[in-house]
Amino acid sequence: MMAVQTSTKLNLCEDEDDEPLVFKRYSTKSKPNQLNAEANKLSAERQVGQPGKQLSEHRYSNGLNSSVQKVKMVPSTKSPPVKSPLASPKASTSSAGASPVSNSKASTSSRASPVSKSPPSTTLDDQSKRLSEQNKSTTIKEEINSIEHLAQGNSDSEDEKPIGARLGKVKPSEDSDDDKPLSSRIAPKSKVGTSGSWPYDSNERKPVVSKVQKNGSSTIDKGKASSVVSSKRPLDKVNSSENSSAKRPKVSDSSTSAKNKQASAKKEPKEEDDDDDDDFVPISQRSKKVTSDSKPSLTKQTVTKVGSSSITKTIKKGQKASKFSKYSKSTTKPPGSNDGQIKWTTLKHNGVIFPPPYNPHGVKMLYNGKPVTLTPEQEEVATMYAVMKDTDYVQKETFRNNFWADWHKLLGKNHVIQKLDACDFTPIYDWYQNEKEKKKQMSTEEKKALKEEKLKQEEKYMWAEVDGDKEKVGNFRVEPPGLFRGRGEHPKSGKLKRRIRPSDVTINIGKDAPIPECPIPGESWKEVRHDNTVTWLAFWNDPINQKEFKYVFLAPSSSLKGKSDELKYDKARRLTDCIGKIRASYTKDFTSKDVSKRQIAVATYLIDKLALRAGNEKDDDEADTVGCCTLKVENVKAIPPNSLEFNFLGKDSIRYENTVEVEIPVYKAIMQFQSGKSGSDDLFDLLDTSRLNAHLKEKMDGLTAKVFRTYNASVTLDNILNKETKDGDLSEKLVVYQHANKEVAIICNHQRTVSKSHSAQMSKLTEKIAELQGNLKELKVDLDRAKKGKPPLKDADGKQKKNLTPEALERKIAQTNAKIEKMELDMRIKEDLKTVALGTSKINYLDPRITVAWCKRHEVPIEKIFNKSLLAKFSWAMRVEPDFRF
DNA sequence: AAGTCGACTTGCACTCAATATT
DNA sequence: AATATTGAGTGCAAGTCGACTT
Repeated sequence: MMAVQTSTKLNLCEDEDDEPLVFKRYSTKSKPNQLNAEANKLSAERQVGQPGKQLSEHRYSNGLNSSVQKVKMVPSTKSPPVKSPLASPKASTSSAGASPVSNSKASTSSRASPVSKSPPSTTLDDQSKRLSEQNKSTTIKEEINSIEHLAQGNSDSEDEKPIGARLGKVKPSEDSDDDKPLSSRIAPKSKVGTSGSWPYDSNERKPVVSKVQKNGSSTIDKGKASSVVSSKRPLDKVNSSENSSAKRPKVSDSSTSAKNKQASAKKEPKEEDDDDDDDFVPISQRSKKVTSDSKPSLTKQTVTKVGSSSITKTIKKGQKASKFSKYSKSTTKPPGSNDGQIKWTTLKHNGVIFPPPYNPHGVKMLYNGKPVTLTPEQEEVATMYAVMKDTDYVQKETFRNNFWADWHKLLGKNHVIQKLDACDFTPIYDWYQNEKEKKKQMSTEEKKALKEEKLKQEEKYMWAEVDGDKEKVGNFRVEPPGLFRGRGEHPKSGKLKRRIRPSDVTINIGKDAPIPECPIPGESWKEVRHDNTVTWLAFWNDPINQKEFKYVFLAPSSSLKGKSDELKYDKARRLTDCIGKIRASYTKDFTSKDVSKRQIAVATYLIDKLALRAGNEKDDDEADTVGCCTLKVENVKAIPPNSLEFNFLGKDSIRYENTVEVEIPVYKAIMQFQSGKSGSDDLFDLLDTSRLNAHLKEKMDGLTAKVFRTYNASVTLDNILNKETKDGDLSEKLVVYQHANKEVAIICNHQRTVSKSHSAQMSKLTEKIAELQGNLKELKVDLDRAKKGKPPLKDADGKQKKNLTPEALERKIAQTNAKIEKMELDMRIKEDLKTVALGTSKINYLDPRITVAWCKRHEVPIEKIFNKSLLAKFSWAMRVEPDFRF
């Protein structure tokens, strides 16, 4: 891998974008060394030590194949003919892209973890049943059912078999490829790593940065930092690829149109359509693209038909149900874009539920070794602290000081307890542990009974009725009192978060709906509003920061949320059409005489290339974290000749560490912004998020900084899936998806803490592998002996082993080898993902239509990728055509 | 133009239950 | 059956961004 070739490209200018046909990307120039993203990654610790990281190495023979295949596939599903046209264009495109790439997918076949899992679980069923009972509204039921079906789809025989089956027919052609090799490939050796490859970078722009891994590897990274890697995303890629393929545009168009026409079914197409149209870039562009592609027509049909059983069903149901109706309603008037206003027409719900009052335990803590009697209020707060004994919050001085300040107030000036250091909360801590243990020991029936009891109490709060449809409420439980657990170095960490009472809560409900009864006798709501321009059902002021609010919203599965989610992705998708111009524009401004303009250009570049967050200003009473606009001089180090090393705390105080190669003008501009300032000064002193967003809005309607994150994440997923998916078994495809998901998570810097048992787990696996290798050796010896007609050696315990035929021994050896390979792959994946959080991007950044379409194309049951909640949340995306491209 | 308010999205971690493993 | 792992689900903190004020 060292030599990654990225194609660098010329600059991208808008031209490219605009013109789809052209694809420059290809030029496979090699990038300057740094490119090797992989190198970087590798460098990271992960690599070290690990044996076989390399799996990823091989790349497809050529992009073409893959692309072609894909194309074919699509058609296959349904109507081949139509597609073909498309295919061709794409193919070309892909090929371009492909060449440079190196994919890392894990070829190893083994991965198969879940492979043959059983289908949908009963769980769903159960739940659905329960739910159905509860709900009166059919809508809900229907939804559930549909989901259920989805899940089941796989299992079902026959038609249900799902998509895959169907597709299967068509596919054959593809299969022809050979991908098998991959599987075999696991071999270890390669050096590189893996993850890093970026195929795309190549695109136009040149530069490509490398991204180092941010995660834990910092140390390592630093070491290697020099080697730059490619950036995560390929800016360029976009252009080129897009152009060439043109696919997206068209596709989208087509799809849209199709949808609309087709069915009425879907949703309220009309509205949406309208929106789309508006949004969607300039027609002119569109038209071009369209021209090139031909997808449109087919799409529709295909979709319909294709829709495999499960998915199809879902859709249908959904349609029938009123689910969509909601959409329509809301949309109706101003459809999409008008977000401004009405969010609902009728709204009914039962308010919120409060935590039970404090129940004193009477356990006395010690002060200077002596028991102290506390009032229930004092004891309650003492208990909050006592229970946190083994968290690292209590190790922080800020936390302890804030806790003490608030608790001391409760104790009163003259209380015996005068300082925290002399307090011993152990008795309370022990009491708590004991309670926990008791709970654990309860029989399953008792637990079940308790659960049902709770459910019964909460049931009425779980549902709302919006425009006649039953919808799940998200957080109907009012937050209990506790000690504020701010992330990072939060100045308010440890403060007492007081109990919320009904008189703190404002309810929002339809005018004609009954006002929810206040659950606490004798008390009443603070206020009741009837505001249909907002979606919240209730809110109260955050006790920690009185100026902020805590809202109660509908659950993610609600159509209100679904619609806004869809709008979000459609907007990101629109960016696809103007990204080229935007890039050209900011590239031009890198050298603008106007410093302010230059700052906007560079900031936009960073947001685009590195997926940085916008970076709003923060108050002094918040943790000191930054985003793009709030970067400090000290957060960026210029490393000659043209690399930048980023190191700062971002959202949730998660560290962002990355070294990337940038265009010379950017490098120079950064140095200029830094000159004459001290480390703690703002890098972009003339910039803030509102200025930046105002500027972005001039480039594209509705464009803001966060759209780039969504766009980059989704484009990356779409590209990787389409480049790396090969024919093969399900588990291999899942590995591809997971890999793509991981790349996105890395781009977005979505991290998680390494589990406490990680290293133990790893060494356990290592042991097992060693054991298997021992077995292998023994088997080989026995094989040799068997061939010569001798009996096997005795085993470790001295017992005589069964006399097996050489064939049987060979089979055993093969099995053992396969097992070892699988375990090694699992280990590599585990190590690789130990600090990477895949969930966040799946939930918030990846357009579910990309996933659904890919599943349809490749016979992957959607339930293998989306769990129950994701299926519910993304129900709006299930009907997408198989050839949908972001 | 800066500051504040308000609404809504994004994000990590924790809990507990479903599963896998021993 | 007991225990370890995984992962769904929940909790709530922390962002983004538009609108409104001053």
